[in-house]
Amino acid sequence: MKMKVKIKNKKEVSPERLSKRIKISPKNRNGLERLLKCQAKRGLKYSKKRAAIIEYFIKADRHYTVEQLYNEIKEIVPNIGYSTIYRTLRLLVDCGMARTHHFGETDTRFELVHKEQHHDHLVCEKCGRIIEFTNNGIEKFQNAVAKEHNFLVKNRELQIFGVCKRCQQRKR
Amino acid sequence: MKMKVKIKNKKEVSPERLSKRIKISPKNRNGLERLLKCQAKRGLKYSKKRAAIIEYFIKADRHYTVEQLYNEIKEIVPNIGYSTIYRTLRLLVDCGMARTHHFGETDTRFELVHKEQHHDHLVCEKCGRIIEFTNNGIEKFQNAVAKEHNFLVKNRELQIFGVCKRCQQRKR
DNA sequence: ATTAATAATGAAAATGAAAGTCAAGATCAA
DNA sequence: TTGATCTTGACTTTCATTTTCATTATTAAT
Repeated sequence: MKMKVKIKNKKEVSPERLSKRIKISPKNRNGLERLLKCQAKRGLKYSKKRAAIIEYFIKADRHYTVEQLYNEIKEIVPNIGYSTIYRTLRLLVDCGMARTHHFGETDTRFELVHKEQHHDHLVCEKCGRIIEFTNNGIEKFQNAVAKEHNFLVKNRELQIFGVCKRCQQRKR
Repeated sequence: MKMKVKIKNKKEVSPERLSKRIKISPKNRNGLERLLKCQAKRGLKYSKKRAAIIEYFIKADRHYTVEQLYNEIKEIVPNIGYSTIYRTLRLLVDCGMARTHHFGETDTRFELVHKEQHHDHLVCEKCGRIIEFTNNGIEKFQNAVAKEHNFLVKNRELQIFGVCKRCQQRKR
């Protein structure tokens, strides 16, 4: 008779092995570690397609919609399904390797998490370009407001909408 | 034979008449004016249900999802349809009497526009409360960032997520 | 290398919010 | 009161996202 083995005692997948398979630049190493831990904890297996998506997403380092990423990935990995993109991005978000935004659009945008500091976004309403910026001034401001309201800050999201330099130049 | 009358030459609906029907506090008078102009421009007619929704929305002055507003309105106006809520809120947004937000949720939230100054939001992740605040400091900051990037600012949206005073007090 | 267990995949169906359609009812100027 | 036209609720449609499921791939243990 067989014992039912519960999902609890999963063995950790060797990080060395997987990091050999997913080619990642050093600066994303810690992100990858998190991913591997996350995979191990859930008993996920390695998969070529997932690895390809993750590699691509990390290298491109842009603010992708699922559709955009799908269109670019399918050139590299034929037969890739829409759901796999969705699933992989969700995995990255759950592992803390990605983050979502809604820049006034209907589609969700996914952004790689690899910077130490918090950053915010300038969103061009003409061309859709997204420019990241950091500014320490806002921290002070934010803390002042929070204090005033006895509010415990966990996170913030600031978008500045407008017209980027390039779109201003090429008038109309 | 009949001439096709184009939507162009609509007569303006008398504001006095309509403002008698939609009961509004003085501070929302200018919002209402805008709505009436908007109605007139589009040749919209008066309707009890729309008026009821608008009155309710203005009086409550909260950040409603369509679902919330629907649930509350249907107690007052039986038989009200979901679509009517959607349509009315869209009308308010088009007229500039309301504004939408996405506070990290899937549902859109609608907020009454009646304050002169731009304001931002503290969003409590425990109870969902939304606290408005204004702070002039951020303007300077915003303008500095924009200048740095030669970015023409049209609008901004800042949310600070965390735990509100009340939720901090009633621990766990 | 083979196998047995189980995760990953793509296609298709399901879901959920938001928008559109339409026949019946309401409003308005004349 | 009337005729033109707007509004409504119920229904359908759309679109992004999630789930389902039968098939394929990966893994650890043989």
